[in-house]
Amino acid sequence: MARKSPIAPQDITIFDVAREANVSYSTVSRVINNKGVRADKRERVLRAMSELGYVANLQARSLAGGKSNIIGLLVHSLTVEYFGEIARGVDEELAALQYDLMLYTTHRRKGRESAYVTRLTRNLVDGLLLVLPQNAETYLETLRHRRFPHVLVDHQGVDFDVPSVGATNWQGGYDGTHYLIELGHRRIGFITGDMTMGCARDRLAGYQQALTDAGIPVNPTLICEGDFLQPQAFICANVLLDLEQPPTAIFASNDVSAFGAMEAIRTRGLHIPGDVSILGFDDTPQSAQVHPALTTIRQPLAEMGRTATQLLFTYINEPDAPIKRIELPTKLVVRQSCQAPTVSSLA
Amino acid sequence: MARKSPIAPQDITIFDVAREANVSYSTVSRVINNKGVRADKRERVLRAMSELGYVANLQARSLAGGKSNIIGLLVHSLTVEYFGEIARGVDEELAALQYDLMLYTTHRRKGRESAYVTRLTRNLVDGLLLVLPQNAETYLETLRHRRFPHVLVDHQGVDFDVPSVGATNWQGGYDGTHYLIELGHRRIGFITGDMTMGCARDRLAGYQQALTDAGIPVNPTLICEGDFLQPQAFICANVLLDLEQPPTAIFASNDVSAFGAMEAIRTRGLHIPGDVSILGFDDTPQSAQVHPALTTIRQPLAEMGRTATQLLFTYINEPDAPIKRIELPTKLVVRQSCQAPTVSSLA
DNA sequence: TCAAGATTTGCAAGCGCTTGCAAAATGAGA
DNA sequence: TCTCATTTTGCAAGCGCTTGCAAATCTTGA
Repeated sequence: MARKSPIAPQDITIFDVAREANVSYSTVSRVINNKGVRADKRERVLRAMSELGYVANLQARSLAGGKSNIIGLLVHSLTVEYFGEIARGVDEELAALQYDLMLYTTHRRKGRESAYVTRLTRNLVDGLLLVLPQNAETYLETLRHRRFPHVLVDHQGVDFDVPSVGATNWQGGYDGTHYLIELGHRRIGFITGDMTMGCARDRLAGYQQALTDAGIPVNPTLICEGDFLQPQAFICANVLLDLEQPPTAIFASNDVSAFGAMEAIRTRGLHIPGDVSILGFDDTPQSAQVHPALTTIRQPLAEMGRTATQLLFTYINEPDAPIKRIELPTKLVVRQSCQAPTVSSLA
Repeated sequence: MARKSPIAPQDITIFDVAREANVSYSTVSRVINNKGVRADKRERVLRAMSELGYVANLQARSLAGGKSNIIGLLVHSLTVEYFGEIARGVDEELAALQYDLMLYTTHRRKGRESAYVTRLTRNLVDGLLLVLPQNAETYLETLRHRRFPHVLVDHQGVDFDVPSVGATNWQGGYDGTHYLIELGHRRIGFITGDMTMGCARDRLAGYQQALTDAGIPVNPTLICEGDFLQPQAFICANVLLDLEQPPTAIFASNDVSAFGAMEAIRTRGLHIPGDVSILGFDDTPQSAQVHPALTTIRQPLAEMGRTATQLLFTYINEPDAPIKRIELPTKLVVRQSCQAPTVSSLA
């Protein structure tokens, strides 16, 4: 009696559906898997499934068919807005594909990623998304060798080809700097990201090239090494502002750094953008919520997540698809934190 | 030949281990599951497992044994630091328990949660953690009825008992207000959270009680309804600051709101805490990184995640354990955003 | 040393599904 | 209308594991 509660379609299997639809259980399976089944039977099966409230048992499908309909997502941390945005994109795409998401964070131990990779690829997931992976070399080789579907998000710097999705960091650095130059700035400070990462290096390179192209010499004292985090950016901004000839604009390598710089500026009683313009990078949700709203180089984070997921699925479906690196375009988002340098700021 | 690559311990099953250890496959299974096995055999099996690089197939275990060693985590959004922190706690605890985490975000569709719950509880996960669930009533009943292990994190307001972990929101509101009063503030503005949530109401109630206990009348004009988000808090702070008698301190119902208020204050050229003190709630990582560093009521978010996970496991292991609500203590974290009101601010 | 109980072990069945194979049903061409 | 090629269908096996049951082994006390 406790069995067939309408609230709990507990134990309904393909056999139940088959009986109800008056077909064999393999026909039900074929309907589920979209194999050739005559239209009328398919109808009957579908109806029976919904009437009974059938829900496939993923474990069983996976065990029998070798597909789990789960993909793994490896990130460092969830508390960083940046990761959250990417995860959001992944999640959206997955929902559309009827896949589930297994989440792993690795912020604790260093070697953890490797262990997870082994675990996951063994079974459990059909593919792996690695967001900004650290010491990836150790397991990337394994993944490739096993021909296990995987895509890196926002990663650069491995010497061999690896499927990945990123943004046009160099171009973003270039465009941002160019924008500042067009506004009339000549002394443009730059707070770098964590320079062990390719994206940080590319952004800096874009900045330098834009200056050069505009005939402005690259001044190393205007470049301060940050780490993508707020406290260090705060320090950097102070260093830049303490310069004998402080910059009239500061280009931070990510939004979080920009926030740090904004605080430093305001702590000194200076105004944004009146005294100093601030330009960020990322366009995390918060950047539109601060005051003044942050002008920034938009990295389509959620879309990167989505694109990476799609790419992953091409590998899941055709393991021999060529290794691709997709770069999504960055874009300048003008808000309120930049303006032409004022006479006083130039003084 | 491609088979037994040392890099890819692909198809090693308990049968392989059994052969290697010269025992029956069920003995291997028993070793894995910590059932009684004689010490020497257990030794042999363990050795064989590590030599062969055996990794259990979770799908199979789950299918056969009814346990998946996965728990589900349902959150709205990942981009909010708050959720990330809780997830971190969950994740840490899970890692220790050798469990995996299936992540579901529900920020898109409203009714999505219900659908997920059905899906998940069908098989797939052994338990469910629901963080700040919205229209929980719809499926909470189902979960309870099926006796499916679940714990809510930071939730209140359902009329029947439900296993949950939260923080002492009322006390936090009380303590924060008390602290401000002790500093000498009399006109203390309050920016509420989303008042549909129990935690927001409790914090407000704590604030009111603290005022009352101190003999300070509760002034409704000093209370402005926010929604836990930065833009609305910015607006609220401006409303409060526009008052004929503006507050000398503002207590925001979460850190994000506090950031919004800080911006509003600074946009007016006022200083924190010189002109206005700011007190937050949550103690998200960012609150220590802003300037001045935010004094706030710490909610042990990660620990709430950990505790909820532990509680969930008691239900997984003993389905009849009594329904508990655990409240973790909040704590005042003094940083730099509050001070005694100055003569000028009182003017 | 032996019997009786306690423990450990092995076998087989089965979890819910996919899929190769062969049989049945269908369609086309003559 | 009948045959042959084609599609659809059903059966059985098996994915890797857990677990009840009965047989084998060990332990203990007399």
